Amino acid sequence: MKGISIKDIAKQAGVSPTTVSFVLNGKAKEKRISEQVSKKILKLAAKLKYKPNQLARGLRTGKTKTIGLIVEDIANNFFANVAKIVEEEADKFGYKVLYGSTEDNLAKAKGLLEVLEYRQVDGYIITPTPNLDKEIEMLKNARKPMVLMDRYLPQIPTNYVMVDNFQGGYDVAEYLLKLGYSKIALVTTTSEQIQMKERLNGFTAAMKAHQANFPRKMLKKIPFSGTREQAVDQISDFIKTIPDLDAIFFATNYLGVYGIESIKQLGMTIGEDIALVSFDDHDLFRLHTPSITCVAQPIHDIARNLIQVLMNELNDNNHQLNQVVLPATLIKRESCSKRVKVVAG
Amino acid sequence: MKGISIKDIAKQAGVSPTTVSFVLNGKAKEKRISEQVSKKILKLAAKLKYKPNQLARGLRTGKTKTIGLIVEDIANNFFANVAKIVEEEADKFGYKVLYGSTEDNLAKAKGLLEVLEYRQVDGYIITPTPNLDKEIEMLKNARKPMVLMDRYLPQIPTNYVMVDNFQGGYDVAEYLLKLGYSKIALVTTTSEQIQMKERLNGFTAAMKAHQANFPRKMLKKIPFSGTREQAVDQISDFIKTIPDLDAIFFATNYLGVYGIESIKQLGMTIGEDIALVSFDDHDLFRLHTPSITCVAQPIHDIARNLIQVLMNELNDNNHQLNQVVLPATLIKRESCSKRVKVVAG
DNA sequence: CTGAAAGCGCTTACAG
DNA sequence: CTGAAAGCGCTTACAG
Repeated sequence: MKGISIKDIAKQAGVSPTTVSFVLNGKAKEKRISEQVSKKILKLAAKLKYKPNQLARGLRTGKTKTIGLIVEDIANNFFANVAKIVEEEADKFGYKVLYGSTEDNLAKAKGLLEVLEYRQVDGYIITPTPNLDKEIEMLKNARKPMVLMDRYLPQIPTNYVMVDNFQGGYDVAEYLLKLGYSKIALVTTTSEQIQMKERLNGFTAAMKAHQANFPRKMLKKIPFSGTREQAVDQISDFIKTIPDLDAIFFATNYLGVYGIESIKQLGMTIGEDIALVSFDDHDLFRLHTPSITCVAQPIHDIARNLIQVLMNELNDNNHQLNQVVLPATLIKRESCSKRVKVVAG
Repeated sequence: MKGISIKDIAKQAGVSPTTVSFVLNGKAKEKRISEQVSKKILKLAAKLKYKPNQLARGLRTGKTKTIGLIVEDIANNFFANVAKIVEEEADKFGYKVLYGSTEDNLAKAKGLLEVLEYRQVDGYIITPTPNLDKEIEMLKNARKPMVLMDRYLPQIPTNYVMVDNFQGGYDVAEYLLKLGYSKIALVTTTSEQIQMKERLNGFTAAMKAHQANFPRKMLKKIPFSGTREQAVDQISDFIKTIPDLDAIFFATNYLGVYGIESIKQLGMTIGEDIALVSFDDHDLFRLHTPSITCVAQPIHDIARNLIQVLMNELNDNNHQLNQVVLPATLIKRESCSKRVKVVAG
């Protein structure tokens, strides 16, 4: 299956490969190739269905027109949706996407970065795992086009595209308090990553602003590494320790899903016995009975901004940082509708 | 950022690039390179963190160690999960995955195939859209390593990995009939694709085998192309036309999700007013109240088989067809538990 | 046991 | 207005 090459066209057109290359790369004008020759070459290329060999081009130019996308888990709703749009947007600029999932595991992330370097991707979209600082620093020093997503590393100034996690957390607490809930728990991950911290910070800031109590025992952290069953059990156990609990906020989508499972397991009814809010939207949340209140991320905007920022880097080698923070949206549903009191003050 | 090349190592080791290449490609023995030289080169490569330039290698060998994965929709639960495992499995063999979503649209599929050819992927995993026959035929004739997933093209013998759709459909009908349901509707897509046909065929075969009625008006086909809202409305309208309907089977996951929405919209209660079964499993089905009975596909097995079959092709240029059909599993949940009668016979 | 040389298919600086 | 030539970093047939 040898494809047809620039040489073949050159031979048939009776010109040199150089001329063909110029014409095919749109440099006919610039290189002052005659209209005739130019047209002949273009026609021939179309007729022969010429497709430039990307490897050869890449070897010569050092560009592969490929970007690497590192997500936490491509099977997770949020990341799958972002990945899909990233791919579509990248395609508009002629870029293809190589992706991989870290499972939030440092070793996996390092492995993926190595493969992507090896593959000579032109740019990176990275969901950093904990302790990936050194690798990010290296990419940055090498001036590789790069943008972080979902979270960033506070010690290293880089491009990133994020949702406003603080505001998301704040809105949830405020909303629950206004509805009259007072014993509110928060379930998050053990990870110290900035996005989870900010959700917690926003939440506690709102509690404080409204003079609500949020003692340490109302906060539960679940490790990413465990199995689903373990996580569900841990959440169940946690809920049991707080007998008068009346609302619970899960700081990320999969924890929200686990939480629903835990509550079901305990024989409690969401919206009746306990109010529930989760970060991230999900079909499950929309269609659950009762439907689940959540903080939705603007997935399209996130993906579009990621590509936008990366393309800026790729083209201009723009050295101004682009740090995009997009608003989160509280979507009010039935899971918090038991008692609608107005709080004094 | 020029990487270090085989030449650099050769210079430092005081040997030729040829020797370095042999050693690094594990041909030291075969080419009878001395132990000493071999060791020196290996050490040097490790010390300099040599990474072969894949472009140059690919240009020379014609292999990119990349496979193309074409799915219907990477944001769909089923495909996202398969994609994740495909990527992990491919990685074990040193292959990376380029992916794209067709939205079941022929033009998009053609576009993706063109890009993948352009990118010189070594092999293809394809979820064919309708009317993709010509392109698949061409790949086949070009003897490109290829395996189809989720469906195949009956007119073209190719490798494929599928679930047993007929059996899945059969089991659902039989199960519902045994529970005592008799007015059972089926909602599928307008597509004439084999996987959807087989689910329908299995379903009708079971109905027939049990002398149950399945008139044409109990079958509804929804186009893939519409919006979610349109589909939900069409399903609602359909359900309304059959006043004594007592069970409904959705032949694919997203239709099942839409169906739940439709039924909710109509104010009916799943498991009480109507039994519901969907093809494919989903968090939503597992955690819905009531939980939703479904036909689960063996996602891990599917992904592993896909890579297995493709690797066979890639390595042996094995020309025997591999057509793998994996069993579907009926997962019984609460959505069909209203009346548990035993049918006579 | 090891090396010089050709060639994969492009792009581009240089020359005319 | 157009072309000859070098070179990107590998692999491999050929030679010794």
